[in-house]
Amino acid sequence: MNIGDAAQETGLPAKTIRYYEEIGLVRPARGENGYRDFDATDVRKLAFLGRARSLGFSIEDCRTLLSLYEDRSRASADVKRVAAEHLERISRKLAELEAMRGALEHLVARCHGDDRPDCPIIDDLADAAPQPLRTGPVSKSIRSPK
Amino acid sequence: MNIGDAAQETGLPAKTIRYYEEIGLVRPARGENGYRDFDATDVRKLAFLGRARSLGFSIEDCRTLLSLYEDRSRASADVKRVAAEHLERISRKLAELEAMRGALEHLVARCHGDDRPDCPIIDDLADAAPQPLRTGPVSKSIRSPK
DNA sequence: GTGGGGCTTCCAGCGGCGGGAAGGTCAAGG
DNA sequence: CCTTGACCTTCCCGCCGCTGGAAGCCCCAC
Repeated sequence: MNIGDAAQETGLPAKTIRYYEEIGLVRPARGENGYRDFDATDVRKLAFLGRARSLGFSIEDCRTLLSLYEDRSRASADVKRVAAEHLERISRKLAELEAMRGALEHLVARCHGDDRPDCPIIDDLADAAPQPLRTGPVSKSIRSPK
Repeated sequence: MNIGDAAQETGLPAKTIRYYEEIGLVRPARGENGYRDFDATDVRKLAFLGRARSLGFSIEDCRTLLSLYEDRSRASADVKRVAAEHLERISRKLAELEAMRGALEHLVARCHGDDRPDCPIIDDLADAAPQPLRTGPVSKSIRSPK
């Protein structure tokens, strides 16, 4: 199975699949012509990766999860720990974004949005005494759909 | 005022300030020794940028907001539009993360997390019939604190 | 004069790919 | 048999918003 077919089957772009090979997440065979040759196991792994990524797991988490997936003697506790830590990160990110949303909603609501220059949003940014929040640099992404 | 003092005043790392100059967000004067020399206006702009960034605005949004900040004849509607669009992005990101959190919570709750290999999390990733969600690649960050 | 802090520039790297160039391969059609 | 065009290969650059580190000035206190 060529990369195009594997891409079709898994929904992953061919570029992504090549990248996953490059970083050692999959090791498809190679035909005599140099083309990658994906078997059913490769495709299962790719689909697994796609789903893990869609849940926001990092590539490194995916690597771990994939090795647990392939380890028939794994402890479910190991899997759970990875997932729980990820859940924790998501929750923190959510709290952060909710704080931003709250602040922005407040500002947007108070701005009349007409052709006059007077603007509470700019005022707040220019001198942020009112709104606290600002608790440091913003955290890393989780990623999202195109 | 040297960059270190400007950093202290604004809470931004010196590296970040240099970067902001590089991309044209601020234009501090230079002393004879080649050192950057920040005046009160520069510092105000940097603080403005820091607050805008902490609300998750992109650098390009910040550039726009900064120009509106400096434009005394701006229309508050222009500011509001930028903020409202950003709010919309945040809300979409929130919805995405909430979906992830929901799915992860469900999975984590169902995994007993002991030393047996049986694991609903792995099962789900291996064959995701149960949970829908998966609506495409994950979106770009907003950023968050260190 | 010497030590230690600041400051400067430049380059590399993060994550997770995507775009595009330059070239090899394959199957179908003329 | 030759061409076309779809596929495949590798390679390198770019994205965002910094951050770290190296190499080399500059300035002040002792």
